[in-house]
Amino acid sequence: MSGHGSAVDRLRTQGYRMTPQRLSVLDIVAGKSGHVGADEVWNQVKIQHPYVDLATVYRTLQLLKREGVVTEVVIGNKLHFELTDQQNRHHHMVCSHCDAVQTLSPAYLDELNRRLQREFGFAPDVENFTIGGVCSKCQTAESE
Amino acid sequence: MSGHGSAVDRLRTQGYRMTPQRLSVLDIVAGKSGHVGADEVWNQVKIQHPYVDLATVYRTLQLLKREGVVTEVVIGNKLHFELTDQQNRHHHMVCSHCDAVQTLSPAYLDELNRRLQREFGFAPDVENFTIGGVCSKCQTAESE
DNA sequence: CTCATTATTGCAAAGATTTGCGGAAACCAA
DNA sequence: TTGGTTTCCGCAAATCTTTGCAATAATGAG
Ligand SMILES: [Mn+2]
Ligand SMILES: [Mn+2]
Ligand SMILES: [Zn+2]
Ligand SMILES: [Zn+2]
Repeated sequence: MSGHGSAVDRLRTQGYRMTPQRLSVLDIVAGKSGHVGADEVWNQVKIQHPYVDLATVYRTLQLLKREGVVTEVVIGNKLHFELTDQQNRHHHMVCSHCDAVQTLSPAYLDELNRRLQREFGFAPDVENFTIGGVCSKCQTAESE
Repeated sequence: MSGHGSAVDRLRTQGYRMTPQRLSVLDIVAGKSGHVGADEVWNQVKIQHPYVDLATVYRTLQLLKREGVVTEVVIGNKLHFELTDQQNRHHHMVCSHCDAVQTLSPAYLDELNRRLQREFGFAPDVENFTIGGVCSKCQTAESE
């Protein structure tokens, strides 16, 4: 068991109905170690529940994201997801040239986070924070 | 004239062909004071050049973004653009509840920018940086 | 000005994600 | 268990953006 049983309880408590579709999507994402594309989640879900629609997968992933159960990472121009792990919180840097993803410790966003909150009353969604740019490899390759 | 003549020269120097389509897209974005949606750009372009395709508008906007002439802002789930103004550089905070956009002085990103560059060799695309979150109004409305 | 080269465009289609709607199923109270 | 209420789902279509390809047009050389 991947430790997402508590998430199920939390969702149920919030009044959400735990359907096979939702449980399956959650299982798939929780079972993967890295970032999973929406289409890959769908393909895996269909193995056990062939009738499930892609729209349901998207709706479920958005729901899980809203509830903080999964984290969204925008890679290239596709949405990816991973189980939110409180013990290993991190943000993402994504290279727009090669789509490589590097993780970023939350400490790097602490100050920005606090300043936006205090000076503007704005609550940034740091959990799903992804910053785009060019990785070091691609910068090197570029300057030739 | 909205001061984007120099941009045209720069693009030409880079080897880009200045077609009526490109000039028109640039004129439209430069003529607006705020953030313009891709579809709005297209509608304006079509007034003078009815044959122009939406794909061309998207391709041109991406080109102008790559060259730093325009800045991209993701609002809701649509792409918006504005003329990059070196005299008034700023980033964006977008509320995921009401789509309100607040601007952010570049100073807020300086430290993060430098740390990512120095510690990871990662060059973040700060020019097109947009951070999502919940604005103060929506936070207040939420807690009721 | 004319021509050849090559970037750019329009068109059509693909891709990715979201949304409206009516029927299906989860949940809870009885 | 059963039935009623309300959420959720499959389906189909819409929406937004990107892409492949053949035809067109911008540019620079002669
Ligand atoms: Mn991650
Ligand atoms: Mn702006
Ligand atoms: Zn890279
Ligand atoms: Zn708001």
